Amino acid sequence: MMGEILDERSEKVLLAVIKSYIENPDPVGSRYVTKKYDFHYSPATIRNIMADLEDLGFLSQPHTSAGRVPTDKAYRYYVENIIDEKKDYNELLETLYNKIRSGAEDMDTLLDETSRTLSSISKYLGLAVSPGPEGSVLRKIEFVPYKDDRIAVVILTDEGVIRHKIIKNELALNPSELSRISNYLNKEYKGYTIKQIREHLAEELRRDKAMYDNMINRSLSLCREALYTYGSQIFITGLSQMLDLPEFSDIERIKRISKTIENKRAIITLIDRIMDSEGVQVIIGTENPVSDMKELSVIVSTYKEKGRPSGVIGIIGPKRMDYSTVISLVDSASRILTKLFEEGG
Amino acid sequence: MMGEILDERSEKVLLAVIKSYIENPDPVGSRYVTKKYDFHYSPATIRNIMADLEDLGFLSQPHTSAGRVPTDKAYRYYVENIIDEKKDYNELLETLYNKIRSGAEDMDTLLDETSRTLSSISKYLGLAVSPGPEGSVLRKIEFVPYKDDRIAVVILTDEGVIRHKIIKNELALNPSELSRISNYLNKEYKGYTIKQIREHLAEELRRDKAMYDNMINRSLSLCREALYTYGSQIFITGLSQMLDLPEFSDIERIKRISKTIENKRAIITLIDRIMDSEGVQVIIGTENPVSDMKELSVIVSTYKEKGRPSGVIGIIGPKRMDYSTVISLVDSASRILTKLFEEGG
DNA sequence: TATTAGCACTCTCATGTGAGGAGTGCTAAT
DNA sequence: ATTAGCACTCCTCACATGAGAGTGCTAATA
Repeated sequence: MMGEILDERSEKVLLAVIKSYIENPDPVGSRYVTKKYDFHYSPATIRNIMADLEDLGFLSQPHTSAGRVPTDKAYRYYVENIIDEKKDYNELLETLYNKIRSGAEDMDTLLDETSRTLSSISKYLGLAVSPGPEGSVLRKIEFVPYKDDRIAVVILTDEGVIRHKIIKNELALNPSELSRISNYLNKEYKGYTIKQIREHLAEELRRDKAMYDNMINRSLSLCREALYTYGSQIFITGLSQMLDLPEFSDIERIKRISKTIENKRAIITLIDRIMDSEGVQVIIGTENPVSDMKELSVIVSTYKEKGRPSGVIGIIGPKRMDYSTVISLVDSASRILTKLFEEGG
Repeated sequence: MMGEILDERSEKVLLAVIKSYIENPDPVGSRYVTKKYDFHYSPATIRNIMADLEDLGFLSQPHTSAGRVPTDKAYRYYVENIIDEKKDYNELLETLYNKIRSGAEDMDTLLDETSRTLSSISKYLGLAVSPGPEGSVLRKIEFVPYKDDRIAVVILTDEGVIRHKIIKNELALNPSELSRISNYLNKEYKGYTIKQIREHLAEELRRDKAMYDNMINRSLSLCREALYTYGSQIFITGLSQMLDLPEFSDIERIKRISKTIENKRAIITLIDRIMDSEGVQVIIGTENPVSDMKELSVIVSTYKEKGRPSGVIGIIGPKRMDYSTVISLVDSASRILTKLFEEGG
């Protein structure tokens, strides 16, 4: 991202604050930093440095006369510049491996297990999304007005499969608008694979970002969702475990989190961004486009099937997160999954 | 259950307390009862009646000088003796009906939708369990010690299907014990359908209830679980919605609930009892064998597939629940589902 | 010039107190 | 059998108070 670089001493202090805060979510004071990480500077000096870091946007104070807390920017800096240690998750690898080897588990079960494994190792939420209908070719798509505020999306593919999906008509599109969208899609995209269409739609959406509430743009969103949801399942596990973390002692926050989990639409939105890039992605707090998730961090990676990225696994947790561990974990898991699918699991 | 009958006046007071408490979870005082439900008695008289009801175990006081709160026994009495009104859920019926009619939804999606529907109508948790492998015939079953504290259960059926399932070895059975159990099951049950075996195991378990921590008994539990979990999926939805209820403003309670939801084992235990009987079942608070669910009520019903009960749908919510509505709702839903399957959905 | 000691200041949080209110149980009157 | 009256209990909430932690600033120090 932005290539801001701190001098060594500031970085050290920043690191100390982050580490301390990750260990224990209390605002970190200057005295504490000097003692715990024995700097050969006095608290006063540290205070000055911390004040500078605050000016730069790396730290913030919950209130005057409290210690400092890392900002999203701090975590980002941490992830980009400081993390290096790679943990070894061979054990995880083996467990998963055995699981698929030893029986005829279907993919859903496998992904569910993956999600549970990720969650139980990390103590955060495990996430796994099954592959969408990537490869199939669109023959016809139709949006049919349905009961109340819902739309039935009917998709015909070249495999002769008819699939349908009921989605909420949150944009309140009327029948003629719907049929206009159907026509547009059929004209434009017939004969392309779902994947190609999705990518193209994403492209168009990006280009027209400015006109956010433009009708066309919003209906493209709709299509994208229709194409994605169709066929892919989302597994999120480990809520009760995560609630034990001290930052979730706030009821309202818990409600928001559980809403997020149930809101598949939000997850889809997120996944869509992920699919474009390779490797482990880290999305910290407000970097997340989904408003419900701005107090969480998401670490995800795609896994490949038949050589192309097809689904996503990852972890959702608090921003105050042991990033180095979790990144290694997600990375290992996605590699293993890819490997399993290569061997024709 | 117990055929205790209250005189009309007491019953009326009890009903008033329950109704008031269901509407609003504050302890109900004598004055409030007289006013709101205009009895032609004074608060003092009501107080006497309430004191009697407390002696009988129908009401309880959070503390001296608070109003009264219904006990589980009160809800039970309410459900058995007072409820009569049947609400009409034709609308629900229609929605569900259209859903399965209009497309090639698989059963999992349908059950997921059912669960969501139940939850969104009731504002509580929706529950749906897919059919187990009722009809298939056991050819061979094997328990294999697995990593750490886990056991792999491998089941071969006459359809030539191999299925396996990893379960936790919570009873800490050692390999020789496991193989003893395998042998027992193979000898005893080879050639029977899974359903028959499950029923028989349930029978044995009931008979030996006294010896609860008897090894044999506990391993039978294990088998039963292995046979159930295999193939059936559990859908529970609507947590975030339910958290809006005032009784869930307690963090610890929320944690317990979310643990319950994730604990499929507990649900299975519960389902097993349900499968034996027909019609809507109401399990109130401490009546629930699952300890995690003693502060909740469960309203469930089986649905039939090919004429025999195969899966379960229902609602999980607080004890303070609008039982009459919810019972009608679950009843309708299960009938509809049964009908759908009859028509070969 | 960079660092540090000292100090006044701010804000939170835990604790205690006391008024107000709701509801009870009991007794005596109806 | 019912009810009015009343003393009593217990909870809740608002408010004050003090301790504690941490800051920013200034002036002294190396």
